Amino acid sequence: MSGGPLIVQSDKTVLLEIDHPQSAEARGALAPFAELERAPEHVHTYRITPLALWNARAAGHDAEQVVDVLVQYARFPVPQPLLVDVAETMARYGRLQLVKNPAHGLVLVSFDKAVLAEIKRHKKIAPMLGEQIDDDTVIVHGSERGHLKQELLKVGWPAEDLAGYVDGEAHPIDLSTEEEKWALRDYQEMAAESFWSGGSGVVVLPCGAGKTMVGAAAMAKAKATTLILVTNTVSGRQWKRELVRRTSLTEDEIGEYSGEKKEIRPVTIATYQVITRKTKGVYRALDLFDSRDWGLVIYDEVHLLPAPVFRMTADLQSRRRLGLTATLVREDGREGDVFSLIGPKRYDAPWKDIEAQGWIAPADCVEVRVTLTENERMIYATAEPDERYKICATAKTKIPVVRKLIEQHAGAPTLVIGAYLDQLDELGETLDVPVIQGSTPNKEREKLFEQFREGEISCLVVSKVANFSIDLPEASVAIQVSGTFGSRQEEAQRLGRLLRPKHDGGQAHFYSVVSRDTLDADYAQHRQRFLTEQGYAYRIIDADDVLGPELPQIGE
DNA sequence: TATACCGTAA
DNA sequence: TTCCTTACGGTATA
Repeated sequence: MSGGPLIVQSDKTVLLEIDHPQSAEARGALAPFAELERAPEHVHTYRITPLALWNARAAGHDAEQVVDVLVQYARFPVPQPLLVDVAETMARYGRLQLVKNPAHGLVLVSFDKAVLAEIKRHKKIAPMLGEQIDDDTVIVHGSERGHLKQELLKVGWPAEDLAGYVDGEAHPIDLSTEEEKWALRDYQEMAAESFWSGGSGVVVLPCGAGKTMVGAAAMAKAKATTLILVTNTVSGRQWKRELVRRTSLTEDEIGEYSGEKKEIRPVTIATYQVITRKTKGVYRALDLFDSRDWGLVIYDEVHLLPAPVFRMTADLQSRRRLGLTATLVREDGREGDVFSLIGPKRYDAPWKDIEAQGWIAPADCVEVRVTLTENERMIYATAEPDERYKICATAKTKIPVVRKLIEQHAGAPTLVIGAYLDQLDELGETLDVPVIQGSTPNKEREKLFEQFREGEISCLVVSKVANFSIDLPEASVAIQVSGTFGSRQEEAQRLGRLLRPKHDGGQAHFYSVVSRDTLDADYAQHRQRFLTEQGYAYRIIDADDVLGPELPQIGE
C-alpha cells in the first residue's frame, strides 16, 4: 500500500488529497465513475454513484478497471465490501436486455430469474409487461420501451437496449472535407464512432470542442433524414451554417422549424420551445415527429432538455438518438432520464485532455475574496432571506477590485459578467464600459461585438445574455461578479467563452469576485464543482492582493 | 403581407 | 429563492 492520494471510505465517498503529487492523475482516473461533492482547499470529496458506474460501464469501462483505480491510488486498504458493491452495481447494467423477438416483437430478456421475478412484482413495471414466454423472457408492450427503461433504472436494474432502430427515410449526407480543407478531429471521430456502434446515447465534450461536427459525422453515418433539436433560434441557424459548410447538404435540404418558420425538410432544425408549445393542453407540434420517418434525432445541449421533451422521447425509442452536451449534470437532477431515454454516455473527453491537445486554451481560474464593509455587513445581516443573495453578490466593494483586474490585463479582450442589471449598469458607468443586456437592440449588440472583435473596445459588461448569445465574441479575460445562485453549467459556459485557443498560445484568465463569509461564497463554491471535477484548480486570493498597498487616507 | 410590439411561460 | 432572458404567438400598424 503506497501513500496514494485517495482515501476510499465504505460510505462510497472518496477523499482526494489535492497537494499530493499524484492527485491530478488520480482525479482523471476517478472522474469517469464518481461525482465531485465538495471541493474545499485541501481535500475534495467524491461520491461513487450507481448512475456514474453505469455510464462508465456503457462507455466501455469494466468493474476491474474501476477497482484497479481505487486500489492503485488508495492510501489505506480499500474496504472490501465497497469493492464488491462496485462490481455488483456495474454488473446490474445489462443483466436485463431489451431485444427484438421475431415472433413476439419487443421482449425483455433476463440472465437472472430472480431479477425477472423481482421486477415483475413491481407495481409500476408490471402493467408494461405482457406474457412470459419462457423462464427468462417476457413480452414488453412496444410503446412502453422508453417508460420501462425509466422505471427499471429507478429500481436499480437499468436495461441494456439492444432492440435496434428503424433506418428511417434514407437521405444522402456526406462530410465535405474536399473544398474546405478540414478534417474531423480524432476525438470527434471517436465520439461519432462510439455513438454509432452503441446505437444511441450522449457525447460529452467541452464548450468550443466542436460538438456540431460530431452531430454532422453522426448524420453522415446514418445517411437518413434527421431532426435536430436546439435551445434557441440563433444556435439553430449556427447549425444550419455549419452543416451547409461542412457537409454535402445544401441550404434547401435544411428546414427551420421555429416560431417564425415552419419548414419541414429532410434535415429539420427545431427549437425545444416550439415543440413544447401547447394550445388547450395539447402539444401542437407533435406532427413534427410523425411528419417524416426520421432516421436520427439529435438533441443539442441535453443538460437543458425540457421535461415535455423527455415525455416525447419516450415514444421515439425506435429512432436513433444522439445527445450532445458539455456536462451530464442537470440542475434538476434528471440525469437518470437522460440515461434511460436518450441513452448512456457513449463518449466523453475531459476538458484537460482537449486542452492538452491544443484545441482549447489553458485557463487560470482565480477566486478573489472581498470583505464587505461594516455597513454592507449590517445590511446583509438584517436582510430578508430572499434578498440576501442579491445583497452580497452586488456589494459595491467589488467594484474597485474589478477595476484593478481590468487594469492588470489592460488591452486584453475582457468580459465582465454578472446577473443583476443594477450592478452591471453601475459597473458600466464607473468603469466607462458599454453594457450589453437583454434590452440592448440587436443592432447595437452587433456594433459593440464588432468593435470588441476589432479591438476598438477592450472591455464589455454583459448580463445573462452571455448565457444565450453564441455570437458573443471570444475574450481572454472574464471577470464574474455575480451568478444565478449555484448554477454549475453557467460557470462552465462562462469559462467556455475564454477557451478558444489564443493565437500566441497564451492562457485565459477567469476571475470570480466573491464576498467573503456570505451566501455569495457558498454559491461560488457550488458553481465551481463541475470545473474542479474537470481538473481546473481555483486559486483563492484576497482582494487586497489585487488592490495592492493602499495609501492611508485621511478621514476614512 | 410584412413588421413591430406586448404578454406569457419557462 | 430571485432576477433575467428568450421564444412564441397574438394583435396592432402600414
